[in-house]
Amino acid sequence: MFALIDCNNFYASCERLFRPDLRDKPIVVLSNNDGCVIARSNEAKALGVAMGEPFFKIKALCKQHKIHAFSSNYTLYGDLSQRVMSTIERAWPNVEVYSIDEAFLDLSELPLELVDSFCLTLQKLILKETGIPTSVGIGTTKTLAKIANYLCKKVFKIPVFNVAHQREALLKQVAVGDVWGIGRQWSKKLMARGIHTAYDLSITNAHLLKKQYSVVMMRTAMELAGIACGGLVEAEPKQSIMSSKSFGEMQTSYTCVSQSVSSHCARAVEKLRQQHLVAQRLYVFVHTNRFREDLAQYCQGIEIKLINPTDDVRLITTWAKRCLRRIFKTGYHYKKAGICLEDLIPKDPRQMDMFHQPSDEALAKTEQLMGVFDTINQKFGRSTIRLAAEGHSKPWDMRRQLKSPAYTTRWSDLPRVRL
DNA sequence: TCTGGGGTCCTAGGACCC
DNA sequence: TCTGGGGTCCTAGGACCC
Repeated sequence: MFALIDCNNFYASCERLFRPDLRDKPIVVLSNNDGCVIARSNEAKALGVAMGEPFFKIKALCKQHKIHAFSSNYTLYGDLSQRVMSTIERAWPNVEVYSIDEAFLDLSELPLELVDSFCLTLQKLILKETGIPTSVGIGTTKTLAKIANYLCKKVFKIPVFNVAHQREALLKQVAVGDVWGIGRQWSKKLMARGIHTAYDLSITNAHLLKKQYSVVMMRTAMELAGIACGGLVEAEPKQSIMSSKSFGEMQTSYTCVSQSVSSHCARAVEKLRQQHLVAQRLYVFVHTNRFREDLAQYCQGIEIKLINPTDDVRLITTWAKRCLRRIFKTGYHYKKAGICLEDLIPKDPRQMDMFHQPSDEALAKTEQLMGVFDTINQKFGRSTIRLAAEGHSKPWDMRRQLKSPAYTTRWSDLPRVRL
């Protein structure tokens, strides 16, 4: 038995947690730059706000219905996510944290008759300890647990649901495109073949599916039929780390784009070092605003192999700037830049280049310096100390006009309670 | 005016090996 | 006249997820 615990409207629930005045009110959370809607409360969904809708297109609707909009506040969501996950992990040992707002539980150790009540108790505990409402789907495979969770939210509107009891009848109610692992392209192809529901897929010959699509599709169909094709997955070290952002306003100068690339290097290296990894490849890219058909378009990226695997922000920034110099062309209105660190490997031991190996002394110095960077920035906040390459005024920085306070991670933002 | 960011896995095809 | 069998590694592109 597997359970999938999924936080309801997670970002919206986080925002509402410290704003009791917004309980039962429609709210939406926006992507970076206050661009698109990426989370909606049930009230906002009921008013017809679609997922991914550009904010500027629904501004009138928001005004009309007093929909409260927030810029995204990932520090807050990350912190509340950790609270939810640690509550779950204290209650049950076999947990896979699947995303910021979801966790799978392997409940094989639990007697079958206790599964449903255990999940209900846990759901209540999470709500009590963190204030975040969740839905729990239960099934004999992870895909079925996902389906059960979907039914919880979309069909039955209850906190816990076990799909094992009337699997076939329930699968007939789920469109094939709503199955975990079946996206837009595949669902189009399946429908064209007369496979419309999760049930249809579950009774399609698995080997035929593998031949015509891929092993992924085969596994999904088998899981729907109740044959588990995978258990909980251990957290693996990252294979790549990306940092990129649209600019608040389009940029034309090399200096500004270069400074933003340097900031991305700092952010990516920070993540890299937290995970004790080093990068062997570096990808740098820029592009213009694809929605501005009236402006000339340009989209370019470049990838290089780093001679020695590294986590030194100075080296990575130097190379990233060299890459940028090769792809940057004047005369364009740039909208976005970013970098990606790839081919990540553990820091120790790492294979160095035979002919250009840095001395042990140089490596130790780097480590000492980077350690000081990390310590200062952890203590006083990101980019308290940084390379001059990042610049200071940051004219490209993103818009976040509607951001809520860092209620749980900054002393000055702690909510005040009057008794 | 305005349209997100960050990941993973799989497959096919080409190049290479013995 | 006839032209093997069994592999690995790498990359690009496409699909998916949150």
